[in-house]
Amino acid sequence: MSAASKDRLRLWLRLLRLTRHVDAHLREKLRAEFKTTLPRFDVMAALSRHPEGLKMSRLSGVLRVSNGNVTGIADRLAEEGLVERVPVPGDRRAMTLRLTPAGNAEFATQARAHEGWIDDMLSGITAEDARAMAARLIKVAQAAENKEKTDA
Amino acid sequence: MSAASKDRLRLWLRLLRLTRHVDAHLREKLRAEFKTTLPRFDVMAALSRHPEGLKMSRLSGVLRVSNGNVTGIADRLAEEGLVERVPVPGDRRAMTLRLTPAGNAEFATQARAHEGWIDDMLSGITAEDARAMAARLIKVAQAAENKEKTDA
DNA sequence: CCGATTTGCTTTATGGTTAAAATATTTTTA
DNA sequence: TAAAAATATTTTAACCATAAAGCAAATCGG
Repeated sequence: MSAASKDRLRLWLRLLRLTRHVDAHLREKLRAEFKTTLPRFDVMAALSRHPEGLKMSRLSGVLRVSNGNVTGIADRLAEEGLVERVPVPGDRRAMTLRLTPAGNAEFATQARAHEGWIDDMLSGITAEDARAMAARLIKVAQAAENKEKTDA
Repeated sequence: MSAASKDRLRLWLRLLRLTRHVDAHLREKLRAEFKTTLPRFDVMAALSRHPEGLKMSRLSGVLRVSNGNVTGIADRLAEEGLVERVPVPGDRRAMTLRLTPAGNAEFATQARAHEGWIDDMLSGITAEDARAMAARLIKVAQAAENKEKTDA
């Protein structure tokens, strides 16, 4: 293994460790303060960006998870009255999922807290550092994605 | 929300997106090429670094997962003869988990491939960039961890 | 010693995750 | 238009993950 490979491997482990750390913290906060989970939050966040609602398949596409996955989360959110399934006119197979007014209000509260938690955890980083890191990460992501394409 | 907060939030989303992307790729490769999973790989990796084996509680500590979690993964790996539970002399409650010779050989193969996949995905990054990013990430992680301590 | 507590691990209940199969409906095509 | 293919979603089986409860063995305090 080349020296560069070792450096890349180390970078990946760092990346993973930090992400898992922050991720775990966010899940814990969501659980403790709102009795909810990150997947549920993610679904509500996606719906929040689409007030008219999203078809199930569109939603699973946006979140990059399987469609069966979204079914279960939607079921539980619907049980609590936070989202609702609306038939799609002209296609009896499809369903649009959207936030209820209660879901909308609940998400607004959660989203505010969520932003605060992240800002808090990363408060040791200056705006300039944050921007520089983000820019680098974009380059890394592009490298990874291009790699996949050229391999295919 | 301040401008700095926005930059930090953006950084977090970038970080999460890249990590999830690479993570998903690794899981898919492990599944397709070795019919295994990342949690199983992680357990075997930890055991590989401790040839004498690890007590269950130690293992869940190292991996930062719940002890019930490790029980299930160990069960499945043991069924395939990749790991074995060895009683701890002098403490009839405890069990040491360790790789079998077959498990050791299998992990060596998987680990080689694993390194290759990561190197491949991140091959667009120079060694210098990788080191610079890793250094920054350490700073970020320290900031996040210190934050928790001062909050507690 | 012996009751109480702690420790090490497993079990249970709940939820997230996927791939693959199943169901229902729509679209295509012969 | 009838059969075939494609599409939208749900269901199922298997695994991962946690918190909380349970069980057995070790340790501690009197």
